[in-house]
Amino acid sequence: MRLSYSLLLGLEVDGVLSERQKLILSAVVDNYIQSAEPIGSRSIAKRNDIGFSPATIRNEMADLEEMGFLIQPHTSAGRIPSNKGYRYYVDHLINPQGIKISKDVLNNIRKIFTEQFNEFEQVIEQTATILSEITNYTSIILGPEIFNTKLKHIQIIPLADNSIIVILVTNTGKVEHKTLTIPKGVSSDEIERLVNFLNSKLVGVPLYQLKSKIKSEIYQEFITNFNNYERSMAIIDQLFIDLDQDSDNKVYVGGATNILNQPEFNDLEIIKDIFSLFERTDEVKQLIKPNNKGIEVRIGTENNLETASNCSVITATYEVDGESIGTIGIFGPTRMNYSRVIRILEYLADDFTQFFTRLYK
Amino acid sequence: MRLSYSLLLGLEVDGVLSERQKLILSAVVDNYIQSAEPIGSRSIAKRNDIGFSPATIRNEMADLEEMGFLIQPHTSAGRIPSNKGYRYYVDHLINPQGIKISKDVLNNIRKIFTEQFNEFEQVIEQTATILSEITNYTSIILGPEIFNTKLKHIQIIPLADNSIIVILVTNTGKVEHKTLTIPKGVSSDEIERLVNFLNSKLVGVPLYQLKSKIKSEIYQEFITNFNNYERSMAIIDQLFIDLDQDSDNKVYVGGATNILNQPEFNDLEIIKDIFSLFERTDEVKQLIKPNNKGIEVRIGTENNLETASNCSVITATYEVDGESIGTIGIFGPTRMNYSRVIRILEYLADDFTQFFTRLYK
DNA sequence: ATTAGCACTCACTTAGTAAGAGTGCTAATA
DNA sequence: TATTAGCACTCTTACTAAGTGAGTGCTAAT
Repeated sequence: MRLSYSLLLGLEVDGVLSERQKLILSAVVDNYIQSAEPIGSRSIAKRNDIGFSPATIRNEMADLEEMGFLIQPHTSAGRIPSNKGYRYYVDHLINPQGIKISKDVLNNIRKIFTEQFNEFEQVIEQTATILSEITNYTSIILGPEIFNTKLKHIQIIPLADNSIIVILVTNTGKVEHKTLTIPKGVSSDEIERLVNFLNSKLVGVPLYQLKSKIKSEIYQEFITNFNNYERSMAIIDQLFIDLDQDSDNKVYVGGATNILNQPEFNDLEIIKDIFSLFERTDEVKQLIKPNNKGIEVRIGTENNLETASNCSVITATYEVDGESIGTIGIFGPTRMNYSRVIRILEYLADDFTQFFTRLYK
Repeated sequence: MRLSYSLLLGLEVDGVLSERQKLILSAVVDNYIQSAEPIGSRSIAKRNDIGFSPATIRNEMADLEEMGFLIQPHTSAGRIPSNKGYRYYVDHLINPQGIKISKDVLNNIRKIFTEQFNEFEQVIEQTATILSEITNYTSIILGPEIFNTKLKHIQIIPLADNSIIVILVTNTGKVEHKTLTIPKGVSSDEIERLVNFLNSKLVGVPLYQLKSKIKSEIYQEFITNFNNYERSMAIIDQLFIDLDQDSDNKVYVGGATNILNQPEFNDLEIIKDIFSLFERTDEVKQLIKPNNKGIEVRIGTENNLETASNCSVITATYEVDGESIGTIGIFGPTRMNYSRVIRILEYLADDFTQFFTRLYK
């Protein structure tokens, strides 16, 4: 009776597969990514780069299943990759750098950055759209992070008797504007003095530090400089009240409907779950927030999100001065074309880094 | 042999139905709106406000079908309203003013406007969300129209050596900002002079007139006032290039996933069509752009949009000084709770009008 | 004018059957 | 010993047939 080769050889250590097993795992994943159908031994044997009979492949597949890399949906079906299988595939079997991205696609990407108007929100929106078009998955982009964003300027424009528009400009080119209602009896002179004071004190401070800085350093000086300081403090509190929440870096989702073209999502309940996930911005942020700089791949349950348990997320960070300031992500089924998406995100993150660096300098 | 009552009586004129026919049509529509199932004569007869036997009702229904108000999905099914039936129902059989909106719902609406921060984009976003929640349909809101928006102020903030942020503030409180790259060799002095000049000339001009005004009046004075006028003109052209397109009044969509809860949209192809429609902003705008002030109901094919041919759109305009400046809309199946939605939109449009009027004055 | 009665239609459900893809095991082979 | 051919077995999918039930239209009675 035949025993599992790898068990016999003591090779069941995670991550160590024979060359033939790698070849077969790779074939299964490649094929499944392309067809979305379970693949059987005969089909694999037909691939010209494999010189074994279906029977041999069946044996190896049984082993790979035993080790948890493959799954059999039902007895008489072929095999599909498990999450562990995808993980191994991504970690050991692909080489994104070897992927050729077509000229057309590259041109599409470049086009984004050569537009006359470089308002960065437009750039991000357009990127979200184009990225979803060239990948056929859903793109999710996290705007420049407040964490690395510093206040550059405060500006005030009176709008009417008792309301003003306050404009906060940051070093990344982001412009925040709010309409404030001011208490009766506050003169425009007083407002102007206040703004000048704030400008002199707060320019250059990272947004997320603004409130603590105000509390620790500004209030004191305030009391000595402004006779009616309580009123002014109320205005300031209004001004910065929701600035340090990271609800501030916007999420841009593009091509959500691409999900609908994936055969694994032809179930209405699943669709409902995913689309309503997209409407819950906070969860989307959690989903694509990376742990480190560079490319990151989270497969299925690694997303820690029930709804996305058979989805994968690939993210790339973009940077200014070596500091990651935002994330570009792709959301799709675990059955995703990992190498191509990784390659495209590498390109794009690079372009984003250049773009924001140019904007910043 | 029995002939159609209305034909016998010469009453087949559009819009003229006997009281009993109205009662039955009304019953069919009401019931279908609630259940999404075709309704038969027996069920209608059971309703306590109708004192006729199923047979009589069957006869009337056959007449209503002949006249095009009802449809029979197949021989042995009950009847459902046709688009013409819905139209008659909306025009003659409902009385939205009589609808009571629950305190909870009203409070939800009021809450939107009592938030501290009245930045209007936030207000609209929140409205889109809440409106979709209280109606269980999809809400589409068209932001204040550029058409009635005038330039209030131009402001410049230098961002880096060769780029500036230009901020355009409008009378509705809208703030447009763009990052511009300026040609080498243009001094900040020159920019400032330019801005002062533009401010003195263009404040108060409706945005959609900006370009023509520049062409007709400004360029001339320009040539006399600025020695290097060609360069300045290039900057101005950059500045206003996409302002007069109405791509400018943003569309806000809320609760798109509510579509998925409607039984008539349990087909993946339809879902795909509708969601990708939502991603095509321009078409969405077309869809909810009203022809007149006030409430407007477009049923099914009246939308002139294949994809939305079994959807209805109800819109309400909001105004400042009697001028309509934007639209609040509800998108749902033709089988929509018209009276309730109309009532809610009336409330909301009123609040919007008040809100923007307050902002404007 | 209205209604009871009845034959008829048609979608929907359930059960049963046949086809096909793929497997695992055994025995033969290099 | 590693590989492969052969074969019985499993399980999904597609298809067909029969049965059910809701609702109709027509006829005849009230």
